[in-house]
Amino acid sequence: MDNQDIRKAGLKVTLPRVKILELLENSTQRHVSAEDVYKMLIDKDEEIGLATVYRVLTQFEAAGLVTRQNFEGGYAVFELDRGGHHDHLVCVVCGKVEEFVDTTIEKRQREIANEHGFEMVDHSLIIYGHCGNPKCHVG
Amino acid sequence: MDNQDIRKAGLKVTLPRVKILELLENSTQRHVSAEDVYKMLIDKDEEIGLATVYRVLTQFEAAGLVTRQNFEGGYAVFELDRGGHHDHLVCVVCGKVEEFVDTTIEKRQREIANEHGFEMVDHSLIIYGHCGNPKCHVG
DNA sequence: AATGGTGATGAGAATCTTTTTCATTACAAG
DNA sequence: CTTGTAATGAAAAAGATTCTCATCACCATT
Ligand SMILES: [Zn+2]
Ligand SMILES: [Zn+2]
Ligand SMILES: [Zn+2]
Ligand SMILES: [Zn+2]
Repeated sequence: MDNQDIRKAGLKVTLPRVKILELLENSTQRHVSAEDVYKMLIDKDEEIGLATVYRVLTQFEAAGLVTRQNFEGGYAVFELDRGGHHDHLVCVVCGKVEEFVDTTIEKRQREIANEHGFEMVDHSLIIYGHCGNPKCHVG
Repeated sequence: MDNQDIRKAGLKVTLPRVKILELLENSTQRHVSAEDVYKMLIDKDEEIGLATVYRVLTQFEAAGLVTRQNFEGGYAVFELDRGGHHDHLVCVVCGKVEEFVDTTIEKRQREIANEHGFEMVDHSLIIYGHCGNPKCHVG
């Protein structure tokens, strides 16, 4: 993941793009909103406009560098696409996110699409639950 | 599905609530946005404000009468919860929506949650693809 | 049937996220 | 360096949803 990836995407290597890619690589949070990215950049004294953050994230998504997720909450979160596809497990109390891949489910999805005459191109699977943290349990 | 359901939800039986429930029952589209509901009501000369549509749909959701789905597009769609849970298959070209239930996937999801120390309370599975319609195929 | 309390409604303002506009700036090819 | 074009920032606009608040309607009680 470096400037070559930006070039390969047919995009000029500009400061905002480099900084945003860097940030996605180094951030402790794997899943960040556009607003998160914007604020993190401000904290690093990088004066990059919010509109540019949105533009760049959308371009990175189109280039396959980044994945956009629509968790609940009315806003999108982005994550660097480190090779493998995966799905998400989200704690409805604390918001903790874990990732997983399950070949059984992946295979069944394709089969189901075919059974319905569809050709699958993508999917979104999010499991909501209470995580292991005692504070996140009811009762 | 009738006024008793509204009462059971702890809500007063009012004209907007009755009309919206009726509409959800009789609509040919099972998956409608708040805006859709609002416009359909206007077409029927029911003067119900958009804010009320949002309020009522949210209340119906809390009461378990209605399910809210976040397909792609930045807005929510609602559907009457006719008994069973199901997941969705959405055509990325024409927007056609089909529903399905797969016991294999349902079971695996619960297992995956447990393997990660989560207790599943809900999930969202949307398969995106090209439907059977020739117009919706690439190449 | 009239009354009153509480919850519900409608209109518009407000909020929140994301996109667009447009004048200015910065890549990168020559 | 010069220069064409793509990229940027600020602000406005757009789109979806929620909030505010004055008014209204349901419904239990007279
Ligand atoms: Zn938790
Ligand atoms: Zn992830
Ligand atoms: Zn399911
Ligand atoms: Zn459905």
